[in-house]
Amino acid sequence: MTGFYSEHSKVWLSVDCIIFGFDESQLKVLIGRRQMDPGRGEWSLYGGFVRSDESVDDAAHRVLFELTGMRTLYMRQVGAFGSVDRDPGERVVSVAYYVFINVADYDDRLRKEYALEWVNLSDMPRLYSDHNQMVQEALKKMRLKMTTEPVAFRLLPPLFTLTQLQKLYEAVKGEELDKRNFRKRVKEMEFIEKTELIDKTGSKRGASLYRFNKRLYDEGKHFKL
Amino acid sequence: MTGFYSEHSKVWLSVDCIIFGFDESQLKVLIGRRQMDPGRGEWSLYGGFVRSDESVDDAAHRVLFELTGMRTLYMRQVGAFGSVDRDPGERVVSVAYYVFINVADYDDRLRKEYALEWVNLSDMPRLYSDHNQMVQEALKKMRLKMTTEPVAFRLLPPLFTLTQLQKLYEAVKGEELDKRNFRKRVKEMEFIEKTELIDKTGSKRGASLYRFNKRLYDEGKHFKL
DNA sequence: TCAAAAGTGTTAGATTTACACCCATGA
DNA sequence: TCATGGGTGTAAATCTAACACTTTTGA
Repeated sequence: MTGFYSEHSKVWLSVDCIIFGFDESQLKVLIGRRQMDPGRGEWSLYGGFVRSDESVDDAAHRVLFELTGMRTLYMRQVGAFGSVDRDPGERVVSVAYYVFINVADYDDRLRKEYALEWVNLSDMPRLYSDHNQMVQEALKKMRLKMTTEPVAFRLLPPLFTLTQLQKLYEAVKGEELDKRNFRKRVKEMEFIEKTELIDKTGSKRGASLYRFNKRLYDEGKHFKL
Repeated sequence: MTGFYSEHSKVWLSVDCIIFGFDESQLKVLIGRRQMDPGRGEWSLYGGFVRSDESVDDAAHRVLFELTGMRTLYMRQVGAFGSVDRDPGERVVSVAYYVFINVADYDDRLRKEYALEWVNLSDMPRLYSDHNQMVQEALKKMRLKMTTEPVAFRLLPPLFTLTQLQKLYEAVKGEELDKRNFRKRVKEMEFIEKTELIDKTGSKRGASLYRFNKRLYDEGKHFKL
């Protein structure tokens, strides 16, 4: 091959996914035991190599589709991790992505098939290579996004109660929130629509179910939580 | 070589730098004419390939040192740009970094030697490959950083007037700011120290020079502008 | 009937914004 | 002496934070 850049060296490029889920009141990350050498058996994020015929973003989508069977996940880049020795085997640069999934949509058989576990942030074990650092940076970025753009709904079912939404924000911010102030702010955002439906699973009285109306949001509403 | 990952393909990895400078009242970016094929002669960010014995961050530092002779620039990652066809020649993934330099510290002979130009954001030409997109994303990130952390001082001389600082924030935010409110907020941040020195170049009366005191800042002060 | 979660407003304090004049100096 | 940029305070409006009781219903 007589390419333009042949005097320069190439690297392996991988993607690693920080998969966030929310369950009841805890923010969780999906991790598994590494299936290949080096590092076989260590706790690790799920990842894969970027192929020559796909963009880096596409590689992350492909890897996530393999894992979850889901195609339209909310996914954002955390950044490139490129220390020389970050991978004990070879020179591999990795681009980390964080992903939001609604845990209820995720087929638990797939989780078991890949031997993955949902772990609370507070219980995060030591992970392979620099994956703990990736998780920390992903957290920083997702916290900012969550308070700044209407993406929380990707971690919840299509219909959710305000208590669920509040619990999610409490988990993300790591602090308790005032119920009345929280609801006041939600009420100001018309794109968080109250439906006629009632959820009776969480209480005897039942709580109204809400949904996110993207069309209304796109009409130029402001988000802040 | 009997490596672990040999069945996967490798890519070229480069870094590209969005070099921000500030001059009087304009935020500028340093760009040049591309010196190699493909794309020779097109306006382009300055960049280089990542070597096998250096981290991606180190590659960016090296490239910047080549260009500016400066070693301790403020530099942050924008992200990885990885479309398959982003480079018309070969598969190259690039990690973009934005950088702040104090224009006065930058040897203008070096600028000329590399045939680089400071261009205002509003006059940005069409750049090689996806470099315009890199600039846009860098801007978004630097704006957030500037209003959130005390990094403005990297774009200014060690001693600066409040008018200079305000002009810089006006350029970054793209709006005029109220002088009294701006100064009130600066005064609340003790780590922006007034010195005894007076700058007479900008006015007849002369303006007090200020400096950023990192030690004071690290003692847990809050920044917001 | 009572336990458990849902739902609802007001007020004080803090923050933000708008706004106009005097000062010091060199030309 | 005057043109130029440097420097200063107050008041109204808005936003934020703290706070407690009533409702509904299944067990």
